[in-house]
Amino acid sequence: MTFAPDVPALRFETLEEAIAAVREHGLRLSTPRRLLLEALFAAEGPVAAPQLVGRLSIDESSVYRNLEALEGVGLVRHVHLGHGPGLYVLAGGDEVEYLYCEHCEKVTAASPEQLEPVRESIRREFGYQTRFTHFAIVGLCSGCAERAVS
Amino acid sequence: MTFAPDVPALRFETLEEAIAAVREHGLRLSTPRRLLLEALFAAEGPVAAPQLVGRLSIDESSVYRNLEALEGVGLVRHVHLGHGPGLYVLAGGDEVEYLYCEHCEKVTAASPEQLEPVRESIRREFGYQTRFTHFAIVGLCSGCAERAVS
DNA sequence: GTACATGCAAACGTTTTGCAGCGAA
DNA sequence: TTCGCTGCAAAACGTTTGCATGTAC
Repeated sequence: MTFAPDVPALRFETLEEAIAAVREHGLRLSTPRRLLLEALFAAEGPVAAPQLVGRLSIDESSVYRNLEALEGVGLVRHVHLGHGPGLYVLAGGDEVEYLYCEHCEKVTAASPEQLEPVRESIRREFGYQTRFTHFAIVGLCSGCAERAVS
Repeated sequence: MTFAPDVPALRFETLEEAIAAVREHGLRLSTPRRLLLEALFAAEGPVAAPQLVGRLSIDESSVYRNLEALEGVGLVRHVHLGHGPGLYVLAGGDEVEYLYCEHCEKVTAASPEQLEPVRESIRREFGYQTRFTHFAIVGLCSGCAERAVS
């Protein structure tokens, strides 16, 4: 779960396509691996590994090793929102960047295009090249920001 | 080291002023507490708690409890750069926001004014109110970004 | 049959907690 | 004298590793 050297994105929509991709990359489709993929498809957003361990009678070591393996072939990505464990999510669709409200814990998904002005502003002022796919932008969402003023 | 409910900033420059502030806030100046403050003054940037433990014959529990206490009165702040433990830093000067290069691990300190365009761009597009004092902007610094292209 | 993947167990690094006793005020 | 702070010990938490066994291919 350390530095992810940016594996090329994979395209898939269904569990079947994901399973095919597993095989195409020379990985085996074990029962735990299939169950993990199913759980990731069932999840409606990024999930922490301990949660997956909790809902899936699979040993934790296998969960972590599988997440790593699937990330290694581009089927899975992981994000860091504020504090807490890394969160894992299927990688089949368009690239997603994240904003996270550290008060209400809302997760906002954004497209790279939406974030382009932000990226450009950072690049211009600091020369940094950013992508908020791996580390989210952390702050207060509009609702919480308003409430914080009062 | 969880959510820091934003203690008002304190102003100080010297160890003596910091010690005075400790007393003014009803905290006692124990030897470990003084040693910890000295170590923070000696550090040239944000330091991880385990490092402080390593260089200061103080029990780790006291280090963490002291960092929490000092943060509680506004003498210390902590930042999360990419992965890894939280980093602690004295809070006496102007507010500092951080950018972090996840490749060469360079830490770039920025002023709130420098980051205002970024903040504004995020606010306009997403309504999020951001401050990169607690969670850094993570990306590639200009040098590493150039090298990454080639 | 041969890797690769598994579960179990133990360890890791960071941080938190409980508790009896010390020491700053 | 008091109550805040200490060290020690143990545990929590997320994560990683070693190893013998099992199983997908």
